[in-house]
Amino acid sequence: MPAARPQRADALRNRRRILDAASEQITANGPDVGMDEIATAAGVAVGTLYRHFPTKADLLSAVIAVDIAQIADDAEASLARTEGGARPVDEVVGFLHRVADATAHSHAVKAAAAGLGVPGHGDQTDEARAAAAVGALLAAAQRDGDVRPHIGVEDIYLLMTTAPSEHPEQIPRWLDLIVPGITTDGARDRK
Amino acid sequence: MPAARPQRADALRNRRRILDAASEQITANGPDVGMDEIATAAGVAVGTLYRHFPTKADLLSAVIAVDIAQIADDAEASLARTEGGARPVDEVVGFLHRVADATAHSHAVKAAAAGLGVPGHGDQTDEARAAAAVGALLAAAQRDGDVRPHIGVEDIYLLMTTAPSEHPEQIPRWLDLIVPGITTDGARDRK
Amino acid sequence: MPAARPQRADALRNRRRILDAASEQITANGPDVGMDEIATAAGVAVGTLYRHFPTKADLLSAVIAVDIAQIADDAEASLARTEGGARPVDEVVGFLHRVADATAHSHAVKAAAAGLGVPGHGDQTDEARAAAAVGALLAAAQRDGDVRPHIGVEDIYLLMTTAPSEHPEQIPRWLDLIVPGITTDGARDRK
Amino acid sequence: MPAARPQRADALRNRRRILDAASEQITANGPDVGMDEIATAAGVAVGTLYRHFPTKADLLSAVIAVDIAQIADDAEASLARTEGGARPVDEVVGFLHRVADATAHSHAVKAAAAGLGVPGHGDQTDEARAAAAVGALLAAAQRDGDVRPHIGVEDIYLLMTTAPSEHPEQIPRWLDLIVPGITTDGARDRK
DNA sequence: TATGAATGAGCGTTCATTCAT
DNA sequence: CATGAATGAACGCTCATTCAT
Repeated sequence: MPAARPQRADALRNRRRILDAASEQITANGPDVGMDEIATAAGVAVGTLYRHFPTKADLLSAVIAVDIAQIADDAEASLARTEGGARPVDEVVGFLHRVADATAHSHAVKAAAAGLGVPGHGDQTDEARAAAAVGALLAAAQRDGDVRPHIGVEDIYLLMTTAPSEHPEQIPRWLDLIVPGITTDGARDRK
Repeated sequence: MPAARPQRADALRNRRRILDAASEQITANGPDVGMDEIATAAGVAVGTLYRHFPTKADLLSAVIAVDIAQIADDAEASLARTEGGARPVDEVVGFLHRVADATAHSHAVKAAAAGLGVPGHGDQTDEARAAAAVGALLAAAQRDGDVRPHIGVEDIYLLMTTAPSEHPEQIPRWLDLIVPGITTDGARDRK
Repeated sequence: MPAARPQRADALRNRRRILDAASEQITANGPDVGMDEIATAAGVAVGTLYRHFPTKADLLSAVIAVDIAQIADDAEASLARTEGGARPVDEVVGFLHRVADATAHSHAVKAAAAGLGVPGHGDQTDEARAAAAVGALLAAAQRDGDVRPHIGVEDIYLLMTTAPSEHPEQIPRWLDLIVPGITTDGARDRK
Repeated sequence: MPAARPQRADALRNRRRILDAASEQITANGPDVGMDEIATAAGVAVGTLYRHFPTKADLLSAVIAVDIAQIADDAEASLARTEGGARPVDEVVGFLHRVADATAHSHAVKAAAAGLGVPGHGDQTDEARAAAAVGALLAAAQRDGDVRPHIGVEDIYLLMTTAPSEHPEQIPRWLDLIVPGITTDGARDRK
């Protein structure tokens, strides 16, 4: 099967370039960057940007969706690692750590989404994947007696969304403060 | 000319009215309210607003400074209560609770919390008052063995800044997750 | 290569589809419809549309030309009817009536009417057909003493152009006001 | 009373300049002229234009209101002339003539108003003034037996709005065609 | 030849800031 | 010192037209 969907390749590449540029620009200059600036950064004209994302809100949603997919991937990888022998608590904490770092590079996007009345922000299947993996991770760690009972996926989400993403240098300290709320005293002794 | 600077009085009153109006408007509609709207709400013309605060950033800083003063007042009141017999840990936690609630009701307060400890934001004396009171509170609680050693004022500030102010209904749960990072296991047993 | 230019047939069919779609869209939504919308309605891509009509103005002209042809057909049919015994005045008035109604249902027809007699608009042969038929109709009616002398084809065009097409409900009244300017007093008595 | 409302003078002058410029530009280039172009033609910045007219539709309405006021003035002046001995029919016809000429300089504006969903387009009192004066004029002419019975103000309006304003050179001929629909045969004989 | 993605000037509108009164 | 009119850059978005495939 040689030539399938010509042109499409270019368009797809542009779409990706726009998404990347948008993510970068928003991280660097906040969610109020102009569409023109994003377009310029992506190396396309505004019209092209609007062909791919009819509204600024749509573009923001798409950027967020990418981040959510990455978070889901990370959670699933963490879960896979526990099957290879890793301690579930460590994976929970590691996951939180990596996500906190990631939000430092895209928190502005979330703020933008909240401020723009974005509808469903992000792909539901990715959200579900993330929830499933994190849930399994928590359950395993709780079975080990390392994570407090009653801690659920929403708690992890709550912490993720409150990471000090505007001040990445504070993230390690923040993690130190946050982790005891999730883990049991025993988990720390055992370590 | 006998009268003692009647102008000054007017100007001061205008300044206060503008600050109040700005605080209200920002709380209600976010920090993107127009300067005209703030001026109208304050019952003055834009020009007057600009006489008192040369740029919007200046006005915002001033609003934040007011909130910082209130936070300092709260911290000092907490400290005073410990002198009346209240347990220092409880005051630390109560202080966190009240500030978190306040940030949920005011974009400006959130910004104020974020500005604490950042040079250039807010009035230095108020910042110093807040830092002194919170520091004394922590030291007392640590003397009781109720707050972990190594927890400092900046840690409290860091947590304040990351309260889920956009989702006030999550604040109680957030406090549950956060408090174990500050207090010792003993503090909870003792309670 | 036996087949006789199959391309030509396709192209012609596309041309017709575009014209129909353009006419429909313009009638429904005014002449400000986007080229993309017309293309979509015609079931072709914009590029194809532009291959047939290099500019929007060209497309509009073509649509108008179609309407002019229809007007010419109507005028010729009216003339034919007089040969079958119909009174020429009645046919003149009937023609005016039908064209006025048509302009009310189509922005394009209105433009077509306005373009009649203006050099450069529409197909010259259709214009000539319309002019010939309306002229013959007028001459016959004048021979009957039913249409004022000195009334010419341009007068009929002028009236057609000024029909209240935006307010179709006013067209009957407008015709009542307009007809006496064309017909003689005698024509009315005789009726 | 020396200094009453300073500044106001400037603002009023700007308002007038904007109105004039808008009328000119719309007449010259159609109702789709950009707001920037109107502002430039008026010698102000866009912001000033928007201070006076919050919306393009508002500006258009205002331009139309001016025209309506002028029409009302004309109608009242015509009526006054009949009290000085002028023949009512002549005034009716003269009025139509002048209004037709005027619409040639502002018809575009009316089209714009229709196309923009302008709410009440124009001042109601001016509309009422015009209707009263034209009504009185018609009644007087009908008493003279010079204007057909059953002709009402709405008929005059209908004709006014259908004047060939895009082709001012055709207005005289159009009037010749239109007038017999209003006047009686007697009026023409008597003249 | 048909496609549809890309272009970019232009639009109506907003808003922090300046300045004549 | 207060007023509020004026400024003009910037914004999100549209659309006739071009061009690579």
